[in-house]
Amino acid sequence: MDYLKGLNPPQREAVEHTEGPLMIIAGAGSGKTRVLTMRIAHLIHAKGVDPFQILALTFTNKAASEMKHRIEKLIGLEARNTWMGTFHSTFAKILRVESHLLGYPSNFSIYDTDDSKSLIKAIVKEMKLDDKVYKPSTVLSRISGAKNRLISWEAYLGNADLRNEDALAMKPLMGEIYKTYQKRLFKSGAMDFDDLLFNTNVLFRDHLDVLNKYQQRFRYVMVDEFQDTNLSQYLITKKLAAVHQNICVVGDDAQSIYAFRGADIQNILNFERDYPDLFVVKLEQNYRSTKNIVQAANSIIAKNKAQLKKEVWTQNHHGEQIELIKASSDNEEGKLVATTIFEEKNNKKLNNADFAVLYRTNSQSRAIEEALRKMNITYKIVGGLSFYQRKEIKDLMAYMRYVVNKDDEEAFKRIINFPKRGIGDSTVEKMIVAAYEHDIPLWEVILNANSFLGGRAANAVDDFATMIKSFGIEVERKDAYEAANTIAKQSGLLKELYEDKTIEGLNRYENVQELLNAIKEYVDSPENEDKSLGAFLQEIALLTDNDRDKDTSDAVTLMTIHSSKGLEFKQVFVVGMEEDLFPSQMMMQSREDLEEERRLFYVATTRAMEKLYLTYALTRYRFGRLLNCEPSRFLEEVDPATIRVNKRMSTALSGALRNESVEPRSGFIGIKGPQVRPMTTAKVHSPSPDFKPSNTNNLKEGMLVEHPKFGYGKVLRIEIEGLNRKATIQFENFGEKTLLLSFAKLRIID
DNA sequence: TTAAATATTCTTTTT
DNA sequence: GAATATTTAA
Repeated sequence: MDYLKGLNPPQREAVEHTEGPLMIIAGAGSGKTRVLTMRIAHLIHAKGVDPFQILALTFTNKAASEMKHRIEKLIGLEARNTWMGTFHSTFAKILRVESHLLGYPSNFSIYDTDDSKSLIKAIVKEMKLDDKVYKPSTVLSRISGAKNRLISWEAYLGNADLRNEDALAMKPLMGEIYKTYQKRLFKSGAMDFDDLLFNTNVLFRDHLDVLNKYQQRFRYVMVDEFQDTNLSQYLITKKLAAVHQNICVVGDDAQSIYAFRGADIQNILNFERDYPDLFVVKLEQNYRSTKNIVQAANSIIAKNKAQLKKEVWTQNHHGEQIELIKASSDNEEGKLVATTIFEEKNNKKLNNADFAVLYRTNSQSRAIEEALRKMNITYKIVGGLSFYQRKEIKDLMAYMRYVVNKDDEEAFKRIINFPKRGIGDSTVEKMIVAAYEHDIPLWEVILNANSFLGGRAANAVDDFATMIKSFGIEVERKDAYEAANTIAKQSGLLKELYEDKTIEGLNRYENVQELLNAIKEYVDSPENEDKSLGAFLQEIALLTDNDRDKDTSDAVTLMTIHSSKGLEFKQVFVVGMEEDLFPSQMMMQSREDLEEERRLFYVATTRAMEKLYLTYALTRYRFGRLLNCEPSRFLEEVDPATIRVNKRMSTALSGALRNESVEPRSGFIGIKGPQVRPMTTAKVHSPSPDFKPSNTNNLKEGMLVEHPKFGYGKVLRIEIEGLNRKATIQFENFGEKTLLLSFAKLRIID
């Protein structure tokens, strides 16, 4: 095969080893995607495997479609029949076909994180629990963690260890919430993201004939980004490959950055145990980056204890050194990034698209955006507040979802009184209570509003029911686009938005139009056979913002490090290299957490091909407050031979900024709507030198203390919450604050 | 019931 | 700073 010629020996080995279990350990920039696509092409072309029998699982839709295109380029349209997709979309498709076996309707809704949180919030409220203790996000991540380890609510309630953990965390009813949550999902005919995988496992466990069907169908199974699989995903692939044993996984333990989502590096180690005749290939030559960048990345990851042996090297030139840029504030950081991009573009004749700015948290994009806009540099933001999370989009989608699945409680709550039709919270509550008391679906209550509600409310609900019924007929008779159009118009949604002539209102209107366009595109595409609204909804539920077509015009890319995985740019800025921001303070509970942050840093640095910049700011606005920052410990961990300190903050600028940070800020900031919010009037305290993290036991009530930012204060009380010790302190200038003692830096005065 | 005013909370990453 | 929650007025 001539297409094998460009491969180095280990790459070639990986492509040609088609039978039996194979693990490819692929270092950053080692041509992983190339090997994977070649391997699939090789299977089809050289081995005569039917594309229909190949399953390739990825973590993002983007990665899947990218691979599909590359294979099509290699071997033509034949490749269309390979099944490529994310874990979630692939098994959602299978579940649509088989869901009746689990008692779910085939048009089940898929709840996104917002829906799940909203449901949990409702449950916590109904159980009359404190929503400060049982925060929806905390509860959801606990439930999600259980599901990812295949622990059902029954098993959860019966598990002494888990219950003990909950009791220690002062959240003893976690299991009860899990149970109710699951029952409510079932009643709503809905699955959350984790259920898609969990229920696939249940399906394969309880229906061996179904499992066998898919085992026969998928003779070759491939998993990309294997280091990011959780137990639930691992077991699915293991079951699928059990008959033919043709399983190929590709991963890099150094790039595992999704532990918070249940990803388990252990899967890589287990893999060797599960398949004794496993063939392992290591791809260690980096084709992407300069020697300096590879050396720097290696020096960081070497600090980690938990890792597989691997030596990434490159034949590329040394290239330029890494540039360390120090700024006095996040705004100046933005300016320095923008001016550097401007200069480099001119000096080296580069395009905007050759640059990427990577950050740890989405909120850091603001300052960078402002600076780029001022310098007239086109940029695009990947991720962040997703298109599909916008209120107007969720509203229209909720209408569509509800028409397709009338049990969907979350969709119902969204649309019942939007646009306003005189059905208030109390009416909604009455209906939900009625549904529970009589143990009937909510839709029954709506159809018989007269028997449950007073005249005025009943009439409004009747109108609502008539509208939904007419939409139902529409959906049955017409394709997704026509149905969606009717729904948008007749629900009053479009009218509501059209009448809003503010800039945001226009934007919202355009967004809805964009969604309608997307539906039109879906209907017009010959690839989609089923053109019903239901089919479109299942397609879209698992899309993320990163999958949407962005205008391909030349733009600088701004994104989080997490969403940068798999991409490469000539020049990369990693911004916000400050202690507590990166590594993230929230994340750092243990050594393992620090190691994951380090892997994140490794991922960030290895995106760069020619030049890498690390930038940090000494002060940064967070939560509307100006905070002092220290440089990240990671800056010290990078091999100093690869770094050069070049840019300095200009004296004029730093002077101005110093003023900004020292001057007492008072008065008013931007007027937004009617709410005029006064800025903090407190003086910025100039701290004394020696502050220590005060996780000491010698802090007592009544003591006087000094805090580097809040100044002097008196300890009012100390409380112990779970494993945390907190102190409430009355500060002279800032009022009462409650600080977590393990983090707060205090100096005890007496 | 609804809209506006005011208060509070949340700031980690994603399918 | 922005999103959400709660209170108040109409």
